[in-house]
Amino acid sequence: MSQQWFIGESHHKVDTKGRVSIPAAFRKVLAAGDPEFSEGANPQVVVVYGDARRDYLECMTIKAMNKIQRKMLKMPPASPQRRALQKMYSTQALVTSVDETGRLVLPAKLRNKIGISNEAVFAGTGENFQIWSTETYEIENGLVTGDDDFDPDLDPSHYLFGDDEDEE
Amino acid sequence: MSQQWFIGESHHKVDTKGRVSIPAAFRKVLAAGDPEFSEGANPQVVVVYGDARRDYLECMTIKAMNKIQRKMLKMPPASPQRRALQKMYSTQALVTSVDETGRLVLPAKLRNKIGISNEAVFAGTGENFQIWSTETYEIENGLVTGDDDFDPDLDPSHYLFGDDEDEE
DNA sequence: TTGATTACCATGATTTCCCATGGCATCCCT
DNA sequence: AGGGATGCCATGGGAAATCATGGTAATCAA
Repeated sequence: MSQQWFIGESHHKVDTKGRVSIPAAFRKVLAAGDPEFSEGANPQVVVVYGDARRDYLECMTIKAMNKIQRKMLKMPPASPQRRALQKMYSTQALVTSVDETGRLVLPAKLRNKIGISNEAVFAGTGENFQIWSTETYEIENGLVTGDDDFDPDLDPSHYLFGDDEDEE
Repeated sequence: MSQQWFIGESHHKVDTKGRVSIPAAFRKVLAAGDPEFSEGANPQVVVVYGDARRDYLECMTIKAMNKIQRKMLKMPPASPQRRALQKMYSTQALVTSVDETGRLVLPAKLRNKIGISNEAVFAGTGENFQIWSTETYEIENGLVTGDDDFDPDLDPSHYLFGDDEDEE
């Protein structure tokens, strides 16, 4: 297994048709996370766009999506929590696939939603990756909400301290 | 199997005869969920309209309907629960099929019930999909009932936290 | 017959597919 | 170490297929 996490950050052009290259490293993760994937074919991707609160696109593998769907099915059918999740992950989402040349097509609706003109940023977050408009990305990453329990000036690696399950 | 869930959201015109295009992605799911489906034919759909409490149409594949019918058969025959389910899923429902051009015909009765004038919204919810009138849909989605345990401002992904069945 | 339903045909717009190019990095040969 | 040659990667454009939608004709039911 080559790579199982989405790691890294990169900028890509978005053309007039909404086509945008997926970082090559991410494509491999997508292929590995697609149960239907066979050599030479094109892996599928799930793009979650959510409602107005989200100003980026959350992308994941089919396997990750399956896991979420299974979790939802275990929740009480009419609970507000389940409905909120269903709306976000089933309604406000899109299943598509990487094309022959390694690109993804973002429909105009999604491009407008997150304010992409002609360039996008891909940001790996481990299990998922995000797509941002370059402008939004640069603004959002500088101001971190003033949470009580959170010090923006502290090096994040501090949060890793303690409680190790040791493995490989 | 290309896709197993109804995922996505889209708007479609409803003409004077009640014809409305089904999103192409949904048609594939319907075909996959129709045991009688053969290449080149038209898949069947189940439309559950229910009673006055429902202001949208719930649609599903034949397979999903079979599953529901089997569940009902296991319930005590005269129980109020079974009767209520039967009324909804057997009486207040409609089995029809997608036409040659990928459309569904909604009888006037159903269009009136959910208040469709000339545009409908299709909303995937995973196992099923819903059909709404555009107006109702927009109203209904913005006000979420003020449940105690539920914060409409919280990003829904929080509800996924914890309790991982690992995995695959 | 008349209103309604179903089948058939037509068309513009979008989306998908296929081919082409330039850049950058790596490999290899001498 | 030069200097191709090779191959993947990002990006672009045009052709072809699909999709959404509208209209008209045929069929059916009462």
